[in-house]
Amino acid sequence: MGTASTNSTKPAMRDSLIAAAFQLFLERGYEQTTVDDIVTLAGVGRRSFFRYFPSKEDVVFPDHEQCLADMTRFLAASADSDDPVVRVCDAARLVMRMYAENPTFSVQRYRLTRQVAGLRTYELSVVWRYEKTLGDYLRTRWADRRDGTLRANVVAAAVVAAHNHALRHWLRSGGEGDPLAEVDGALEFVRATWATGGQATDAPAEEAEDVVVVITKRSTPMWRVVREVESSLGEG
Amino acid sequence: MGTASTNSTKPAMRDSLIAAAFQLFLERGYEQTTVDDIVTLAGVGRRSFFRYFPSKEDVVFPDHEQCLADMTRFLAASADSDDPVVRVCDAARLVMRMYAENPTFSVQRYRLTRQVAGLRTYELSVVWRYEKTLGDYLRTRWADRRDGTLRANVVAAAVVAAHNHALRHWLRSGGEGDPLAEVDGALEFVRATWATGGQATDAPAEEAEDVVVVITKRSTPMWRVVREVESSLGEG
DNA sequence: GATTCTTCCGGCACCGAGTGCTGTGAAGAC
DNA sequence: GTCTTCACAGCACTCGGTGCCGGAAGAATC
Repeated sequence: MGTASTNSTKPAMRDSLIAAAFQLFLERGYEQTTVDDIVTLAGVGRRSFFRYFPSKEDVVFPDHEQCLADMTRFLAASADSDDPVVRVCDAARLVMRMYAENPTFSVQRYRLTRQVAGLRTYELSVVWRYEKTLGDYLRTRWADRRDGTLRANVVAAAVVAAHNHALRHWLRSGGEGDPLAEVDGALEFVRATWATGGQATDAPAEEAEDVVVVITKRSTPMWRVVREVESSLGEG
Repeated sequence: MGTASTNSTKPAMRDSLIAAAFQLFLERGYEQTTVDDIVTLAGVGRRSFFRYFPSKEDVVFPDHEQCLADMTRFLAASADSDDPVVRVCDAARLVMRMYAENPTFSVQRYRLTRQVAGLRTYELSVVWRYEKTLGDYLRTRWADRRDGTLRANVVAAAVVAAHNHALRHWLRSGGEGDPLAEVDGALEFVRATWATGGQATDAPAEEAEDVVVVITKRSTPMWRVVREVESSLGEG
């Protein structure tokens, strides 16, 4: 008989630590809460905390590791026929979906990370891993391009920026509205400029044969060369 | 009488700490070096270290604070006639210029940050401050646009990504070649997709006499021309 | 020239995050 | 029934970082 606690504490050790941590974080602040406070409230030993969370910051982002694995699997399951840009946009939607699953939790965590500099830094490292995952995927997809790496890095950064733009706007609103719709709107901005369904990505494959010759010095700044080429194209 | 140390230690306290720190970091690793080791080698008290550097990581990036202030001032001195995209690209060049001032130091630090996860995270927070500075500037410049904020965030992220792409490529090469030219080539990718057609502000006025001939078709996208010119410069 | 006041430095003592190790008890395998 | 395994608690320790205090210059005041 007894309480059901003995039945649920076996798998719920990690969850009870998260619950205790957030309860204390919200009522007295992150930096004012020690790990000892958390384990005391959760009723477990101090050593157990670091068994489940490698650092104090990790307890604030308990689900990102899983989400990152999901994104990696999602991209690995891509087909060659997929537009890479569309694919990474869909991958970014996975992250937004994770945030949207627990709106109140996401909003609470957002308010926390906005106040604590250490948590912002940690979140940055998490976001960087997402961006790196997207970049690695784009890099392999664009391995044949001359500027494949540059393009991959820029597009990955743009996708992450657009996603974060929509995410933060939704979080600031307190979790109102449809976050998936918001992120789609923001990602459309990226898609429109780079997806092959758009226009600007690859050579239009025209057969204009005219050749432009530009002579310049090594010392000339790149933008000046570009202006030279542009003006040559314009007057032709 | 006495050594000249008493004469130089007065203003060189901070520099001697940096020198001692890097000497130990390079010969035995960052995590294997304690702050006590650094201050012992520098011959100063432990408390003095944290007077000049708020954390152990800060000694690895001693010049970024100044560079961020320079960027802020540079953007604040913008004119309304400047193309915002061109302006932030030029602002990014400031950062590359700082790295280029001490190539060996930059390369050593790069090898360090690649190995130590904690330093990578710290660097991320530094980069984030640059990106935020660029984003804030673009946001005010595009306050009248409908999607001004989204556009500002995406462009700022793209500029930072392009800059880091060129920077890391230069650092991986061990500091060979012209980093300013590399970053110009990478930033041209960003400029070509978003700039409204303004022109760059200042000419770097470097000195090299060789002539480069670029032959291209009208149909070739501008970024591809730039890439071609850049690779030609690189292999020269 | 002796004085105060300021400033910079060193040396504690202390807190908290994170790690390695050991003992222990409960669950499962034979 | 014993033996193994695994998860947990507790302890001791390292190291980054801070607050506090005392002392040694150095400049300003009389």
